[in-house]
Amino acid sequence: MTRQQSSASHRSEKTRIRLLKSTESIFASLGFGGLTMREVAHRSQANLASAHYHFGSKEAMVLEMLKTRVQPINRRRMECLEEARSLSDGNPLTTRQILRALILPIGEEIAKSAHTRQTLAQLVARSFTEPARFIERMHRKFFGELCEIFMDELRKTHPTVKEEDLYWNLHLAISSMLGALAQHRRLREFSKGTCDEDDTCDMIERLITFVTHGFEAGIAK
Amino acid sequence: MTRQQSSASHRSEKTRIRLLKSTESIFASLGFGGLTMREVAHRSQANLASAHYHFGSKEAMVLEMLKTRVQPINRRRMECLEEARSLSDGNPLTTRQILRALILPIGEEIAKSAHTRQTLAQLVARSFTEPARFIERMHRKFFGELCEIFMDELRKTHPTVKEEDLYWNLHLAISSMLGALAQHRRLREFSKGTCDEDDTCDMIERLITFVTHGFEAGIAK
DNA sequence: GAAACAATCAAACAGATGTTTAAATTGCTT
DNA sequence: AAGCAATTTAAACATCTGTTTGATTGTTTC
Repeated sequence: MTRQQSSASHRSEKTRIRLLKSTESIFASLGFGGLTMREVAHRSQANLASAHYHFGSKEAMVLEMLKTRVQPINRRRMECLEEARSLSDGNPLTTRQILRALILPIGEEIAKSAHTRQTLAQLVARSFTEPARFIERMHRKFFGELCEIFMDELRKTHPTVKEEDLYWNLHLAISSMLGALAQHRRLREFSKGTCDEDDTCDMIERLITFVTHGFEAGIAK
Repeated sequence: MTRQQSSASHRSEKTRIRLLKSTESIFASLGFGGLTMREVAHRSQANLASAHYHFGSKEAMVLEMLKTRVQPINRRRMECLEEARSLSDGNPLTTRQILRALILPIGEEIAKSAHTRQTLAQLVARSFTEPARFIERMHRKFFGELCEIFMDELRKTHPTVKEEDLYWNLHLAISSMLGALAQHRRLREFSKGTCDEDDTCDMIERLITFVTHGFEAGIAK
């Protein structure tokens, strides 16, 4: 029933891509439960059944969308880590360098377009708080390995710090990042217009500073 | 149609309370969309229609549950701030004292019982990421004023720091707190059993240290 | 004890949702 | 131009959802 992925398609995949794009923005603002196939089809100017034709089910469609969004960011994270390593010829990285490699790629992606600026922060954050089990499974698969790589890097930088403290504070750093992304759009109202939430660069730098010092204070002593 | 709140009830409100308790745990784990009136009624050993009898609608029921959970915590936050003020006779509070007043009350509530330990962290976090508009409205009402009070306190402590920096970093501190609560249950698996997520006291102290140093680094220079 | 009120119950309703079906259409290849 | 697979379409299906209804039970009040 589902279109087989392997065969090269004979015509452009406009519909498929439009569907994924609608899925993205609706999921970002309404979550998995609030996303309906009919609304996705309507916004894509496609027929309801074609969504099932291309993806097989609602779950599979959302999963496909999340994968195509998440994987490039994780690849970029690894690249950033590599770059930092190559600049420090053999010496352990600084805490800031490591956490920067974790956070910066999301910022880059958000800054890319007006569309991502409005949706990506919410999308990432929502995917981490979504109750649906299948999304949790995806996270375990995509982030489990990545986290261990970052833990290893932190171990090298802080060889005398207890495992427990490293885990706790990396966990807090990641949680802070996700929390900041999730609450991002509230900043303007919260600050009564004082802060500009659309200055992605500023936000990322502030976030990196925040979690770096939080982390280092947590492992000190 | 809805039972009037004003009149003292003539019989025990066991059903009403059981309904709220079920609402709480289901909302915490499945969110507003995942919560169904039938499941609430079933877990409360009550009839489906009695949920509507007591609250009028699903929205009103969830709102009622959130209010009874959130308001005591916010009251306690104000108390903590008052306590700190009375201990510092007139001098400005430390950043740590202020942020502690913001975070500690949730920890106290979580530590109260096994039930709250399992649900409250998720409940609070979910209420902040829930797409439903009426919950957002509730937050604006309950937290708007509170945030301004904490901002005032921070202004007194850091009179030379720019408004923008204070707002940004209070925002990051609050977001970190919410993120940490939302991701709380993932810690054990994430740390491969190294960290004990049920030691609420430990978690709260680590969180306070983390956000305090993050905040102070963010406003420095 | 009877009237009045509060609370519970089974049953039904109306609407929305994911999914399936089977026919129609499109676009490419031969 | 014909054939063929890929795609799109309208319509229906089965299920689940919040909500309402009207009858019934339990409790209080006079």
